[in-house]
Amino acid sequence: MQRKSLVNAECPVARGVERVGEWWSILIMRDALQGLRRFDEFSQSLGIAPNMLTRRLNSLVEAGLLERRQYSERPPRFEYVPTPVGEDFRVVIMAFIGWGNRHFANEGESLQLVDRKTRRPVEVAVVDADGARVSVEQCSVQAGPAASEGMLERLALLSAKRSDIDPSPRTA
Amino acid sequence: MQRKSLVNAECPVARGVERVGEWWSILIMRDALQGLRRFDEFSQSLGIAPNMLTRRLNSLVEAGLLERRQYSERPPRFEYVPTPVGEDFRVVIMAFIGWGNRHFANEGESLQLVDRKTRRPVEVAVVDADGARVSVEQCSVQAGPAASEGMLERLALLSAKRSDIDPSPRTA
DNA sequence: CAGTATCCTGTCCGATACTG
DNA sequence: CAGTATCGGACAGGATACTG
Repeated sequence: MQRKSLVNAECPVARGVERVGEWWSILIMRDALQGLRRFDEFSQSLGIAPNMLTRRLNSLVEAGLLERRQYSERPPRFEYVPTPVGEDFRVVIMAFIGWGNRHFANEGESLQLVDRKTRRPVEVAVVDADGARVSVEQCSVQAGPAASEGMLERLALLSAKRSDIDPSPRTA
Repeated sequence: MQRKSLVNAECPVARGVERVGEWWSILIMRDALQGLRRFDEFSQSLGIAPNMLTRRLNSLVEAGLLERRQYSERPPRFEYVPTPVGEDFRVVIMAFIGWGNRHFANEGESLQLVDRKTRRPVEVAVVDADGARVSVEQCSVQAGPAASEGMLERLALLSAKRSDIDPSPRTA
């Protein structure tokens, strides 16, 4: 995804994106989740061409992550606000930020995740039902109750390579 | 990202990807982190065109997520294995899976995240330094010690829109 | 200010064919 | 088996101009 410079490359999210894929969409979501709403705000923040912004915005609306909401009758004006699904995407963004911070923060973290009240740093982690922390390497996947035939087949193949993957269980 | 069908669309990761961006890379990482190593394995699992696979694989190697390792002299054969950075990307993938499961699992989860030993379900969450869980909405960002001028400026702008964003702190 | 309309380039991606 | 070579289509993305 050789984007030319990728806006704001010091941002850990952008750093991650530079390495993994394309994603104007993710950057837009990052901004939307930080409180940006209006076309112009995105436009300024991202330096994206207006036609692309329109396209990406529309696709995010279509995807159900953003809602296009009219905030002025005349002239007709719209703002783009995260839906619950989009809001929940924050975890992914945060995981991204964490990852970027851990591996591409050359001279220290440029952006920190914090509890907004206590101002203490937080991080994204894996926990079990009791809230106990589980190390990432400790994790695996298994078929859920709605696993299709294809999924089961796939997991069966994987279990041949990774002994810790159990292809069978579909119970909740 | 209208990919034609997006391989294995029942997979929550793929579901997420369908909505957010492009990302053969992410799908490749998903597979690599599930134990796939060889060109042919990726090729079969993803149904990706071989030239694209080569490109994506190379770019992931370049990005430092995968290591190209020779496992046979004659004939020369290579395998692609996650580096520590790539390994750590697992959290992001998991966050994705969780998100997909929560919002795009129409008839129940098709893939579950579990502790590989206990087989009990796990999830990706935000925790503070004490390991206490923090709700996602409770989170915000602030400038870290390595924040550049541009980043500080950006955060200053954001703090005008989101009262919970504090533009100033750069201390660890 | 909040976009739409055009045009252009790059490249993502698929399909297919070929090689040691 | 593990790719490389080549071709073509679609669209991402950039630049710019225009509109109410």
